[in-house]
Amino acid sequence: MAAVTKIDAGLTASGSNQKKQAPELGAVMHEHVYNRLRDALITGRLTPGRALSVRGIAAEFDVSAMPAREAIRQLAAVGALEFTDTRRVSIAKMTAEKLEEIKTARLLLEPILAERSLISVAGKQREKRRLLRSLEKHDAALDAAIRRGDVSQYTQYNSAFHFELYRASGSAVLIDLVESLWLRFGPFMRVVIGRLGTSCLIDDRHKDIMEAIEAEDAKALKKAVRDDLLHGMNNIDVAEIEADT
Amino acid sequence: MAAVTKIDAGLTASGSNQKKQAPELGAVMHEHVYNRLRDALITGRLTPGRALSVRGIAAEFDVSAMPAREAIRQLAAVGALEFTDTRRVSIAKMTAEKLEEIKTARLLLEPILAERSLISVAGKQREKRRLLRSLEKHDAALDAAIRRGDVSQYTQYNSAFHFELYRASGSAVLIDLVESLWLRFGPFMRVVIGRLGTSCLIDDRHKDIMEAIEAEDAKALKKAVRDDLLHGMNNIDVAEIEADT
DNA sequence: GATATTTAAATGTGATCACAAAATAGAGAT
DNA sequence: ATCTCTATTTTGTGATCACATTTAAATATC
Repeated sequence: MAAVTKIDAGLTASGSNQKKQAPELGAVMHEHVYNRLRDALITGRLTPGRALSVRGIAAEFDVSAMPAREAIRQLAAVGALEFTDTRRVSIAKMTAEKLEEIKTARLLLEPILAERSLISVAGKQREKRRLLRSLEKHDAALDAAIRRGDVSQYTQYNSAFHFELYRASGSAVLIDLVESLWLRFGPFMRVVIGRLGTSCLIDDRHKDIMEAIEAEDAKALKKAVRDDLLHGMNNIDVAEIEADT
Repeated sequence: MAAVTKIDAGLTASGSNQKKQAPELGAVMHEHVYNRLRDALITGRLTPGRALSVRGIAAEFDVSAMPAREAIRQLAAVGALEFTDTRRVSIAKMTAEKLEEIKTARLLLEPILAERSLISVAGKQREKRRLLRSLEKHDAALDAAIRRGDVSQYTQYNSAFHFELYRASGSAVLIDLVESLWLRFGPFMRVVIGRLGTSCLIDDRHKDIMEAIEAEDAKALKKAVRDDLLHGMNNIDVAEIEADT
């Protein structure tokens, strides 16, 4: 079998041997495939440049070609996958220009999304508590993953932390845009972390974010989110990117 | 035949009787279907709430179900189409919240995209001239469409004007995001214009945009783009939206 | 041993079929 | 006319096949 089709190691959660995962309740097969692939992309289990194929994905998830095709096309539509000149599909590679665009867009959208979430929970003690508790849970798991050096778990909980925060805003459109950005950035993020090690991650601004929510300080929250993004993206050496692509 | 499937009038360019359109060079059938549907959405030829179906689209474009399925799924992935609870697909309806989100995101992204375009042509007289000439051409055609009261042509040239401007930036990611926003907004825009008439459109800021590019004044350009968007979106009565959905 | 050429395998695309669920239409009763 | 229940049609989904093209492997050539 060709190497490009065998992506088992990339799709299975790191350290886990379970190949199958029960489909979500009420989800059809192509949605199941889509969700698993999306998670694999956001957490960086699929490395940039890796080639995918309809039949490869189908075999991976033990389905026919149809659900695999639909999932792949959907992911390509949001920019997570890209097509070669011969319509073969692969994880998009990163370029310095693209990275700069993603950074710009994230800095524009994510602080606002956080602010909207704060607005929607401000004053409502129950909801605010629930959100903060959830964020703290993700942050604790995230810190533990950093200490263990588990990159996969870290990315998982980091995205969970951020999207838990953003979802509280109820701003579906903006979240869609941001998710598209994370899908483009995820595979590359993993490469960066893999090189620098998880130690570079400990100094995030999640505590500041939670404190700002607690204090209902929108300005501080926006700054904390902004700083968190910058912290995550600024130690990326553009030269390394170019060398890698 | 059920009414929901018959979308002929919506997909054919207004005033035109030609049903077939030659596929783009090198494009496969599902890309052809996607492009035609995307244009129909951006120019508002498909009204919000309208139900689509795989077989209906397939019949419309004289292809089998496969290309129709792929095109529909791709458009749903970027938010242009939405699924009902029973996985039937339809043109998304507008809500006040969604409209506000789209407006926010457009105001964040489009002025910056315009500024980037200016930066990329600033100083380069040839490229600047070419861009301005192209913009003037679209703007003239747009004005003519307004005077004729031709909503379809107007939306066509208006999107052409904006994306011609944005494409000059070379910022593919940001353009993707903005295109997603236009796809969500297009069908609804048509409804609004249809009610207010094209007369409300003449007062756009396209001349200001072109003058700012000519003068290479980034600040003025951002303001002109911002004002243009606000002009296009501010005369929308939220109450009407709610009544419509 | 490196390079060109041929052969085999893999891949994207389009078409068609089957099936269950859902929407629609129609008949009948009130 | 209005509602209810049934029958028909429509629809999304998944599976499978065929075909042309591309990629990878194997073989031959120098």
